[in-house]
Amino acid sequence: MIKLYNTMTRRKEIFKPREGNKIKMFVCGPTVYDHSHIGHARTYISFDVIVRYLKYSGFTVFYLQNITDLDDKILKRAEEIGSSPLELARRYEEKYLQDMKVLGVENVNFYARATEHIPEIINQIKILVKKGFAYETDKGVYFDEAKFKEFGKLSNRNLEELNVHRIGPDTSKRNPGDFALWKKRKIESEELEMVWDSPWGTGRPGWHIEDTAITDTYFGPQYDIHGGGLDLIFPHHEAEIAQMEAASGKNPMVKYWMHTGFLNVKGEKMSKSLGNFITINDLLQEYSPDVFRFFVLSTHYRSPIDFSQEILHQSQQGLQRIYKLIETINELLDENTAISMENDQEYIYKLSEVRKEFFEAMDNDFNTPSAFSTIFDIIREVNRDINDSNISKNALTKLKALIIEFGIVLGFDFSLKNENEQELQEDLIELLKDVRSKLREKKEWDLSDEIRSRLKELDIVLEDKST
RNA sequence: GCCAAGGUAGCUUAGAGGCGAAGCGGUGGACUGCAGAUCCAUUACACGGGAGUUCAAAUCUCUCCCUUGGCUCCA
Repeated sequence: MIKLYNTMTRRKEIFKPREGNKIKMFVCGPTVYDHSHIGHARTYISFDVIVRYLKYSGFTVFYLQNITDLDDKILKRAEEIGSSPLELARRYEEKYLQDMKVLGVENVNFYARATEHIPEIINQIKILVKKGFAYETDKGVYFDEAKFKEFGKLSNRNLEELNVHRIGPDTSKRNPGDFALWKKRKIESEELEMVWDSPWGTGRPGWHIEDTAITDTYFGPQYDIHGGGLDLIFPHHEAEIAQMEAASGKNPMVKYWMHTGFLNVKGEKMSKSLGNFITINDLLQEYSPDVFRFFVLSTHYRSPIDFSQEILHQSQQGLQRIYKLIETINELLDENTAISMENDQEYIYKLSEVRKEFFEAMDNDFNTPSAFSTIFDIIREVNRDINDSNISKNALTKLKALIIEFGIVLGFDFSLKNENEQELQEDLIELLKDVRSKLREKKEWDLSDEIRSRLKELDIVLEDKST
């Protein structure tokens, strides 16, 4: 039984899809005008694991994500660098998809581009106008917040509050907080790209409408999970609720709202002006994707997470512990080591307990830190028994399988398969190791140490066994 | 000002009324020709301050202090 925290009710709820075991899930995708940063990575890795676990738990998940490829930021950026907006958008979309692939985010079933859903967007706006929730001005078409009584229910705000702190409100709007559904083209300044014809003249959609048009297209007016970063709660998700529920007359649009916490850099929000903006590219120069994934999953998805070199290093060390154990097990299974079978039955039972704890942690709002905690608990125990030669090969095999299984759920490959391209390199290392062991037989320590230290310069670490 | 999320051992994080955690790091030891990994011990009678509820509070209530974020685009 999975419990998840619903931002709408501000509490954990028992998860039950609207229909059977089918889940319709939508997560807000990026605006493709620049490289994706590690904050994006945090969010999408979190949802990747959530989807992995939902699937693992027997649900069928359709995971939909939008790509915002029409937006003021894209136009601005395109102008700056003298590129076509659409080309720019496609370029960064491709980059985003590459980044996600490298990070092991691979569960999105469909990426829906905003520009490919213009008719659906126009149609939704038409409905809102017809039902009296939207009105046209000479600047565009706006959603009338005052008409939607429940506006603010997700972010826990009311209209008075929302209207207080807006400086210099646009007087052509009925309420200061009314947001654009359709922006009319400003004749002089704008390019001809990224404008479309509509009943309200040429122009382009507002920010919020693409998501509801897309979800309505593929899911209908009601679906199970909507996710995104914490910063999207207001105004973006609030606006989505207003649009969709007003248009369809059905409530609620979404059964469960899930939001990921921020990634900060040294306690501060990441921003270009502070100079602490780190792209996924930058990150991968120094750390492998799985170290970053481990770093992300070491904190609960809703908590803020602080990024620094030191913490990444800690993550690297922690993750190594898991890989080391698998490596040790592989060696033990390969060798003709005599290991005791005494507590075999006890182990089988123990492993089933570990599995249970792992799933309890994940069931509890996808508590990955707690899940890792159970993994480390068993690792410590097993290491002790390996040291004491008090474990059977059967138990080791089962343990290895279990950890690999956990890895699949969390998005790691703990199986350490030999890649073809690595084979030669590995053979060469074997050769050096052989030579070195002969030197060691002859107690040629200087030379054997030199081999070890020079391999270390190449990031290849040899660890001698005590025999 | 309003709304949110937080303050748990040196660092990073779980937990959410009673049996007190995990990782990283430090120190000492076992094992090693050395190093590393691993194990053991220790750092560690940890839960921001103060009141209250309770047989029992990191956990609930109140209050105060501090941090971060949102209220304009943002994952």
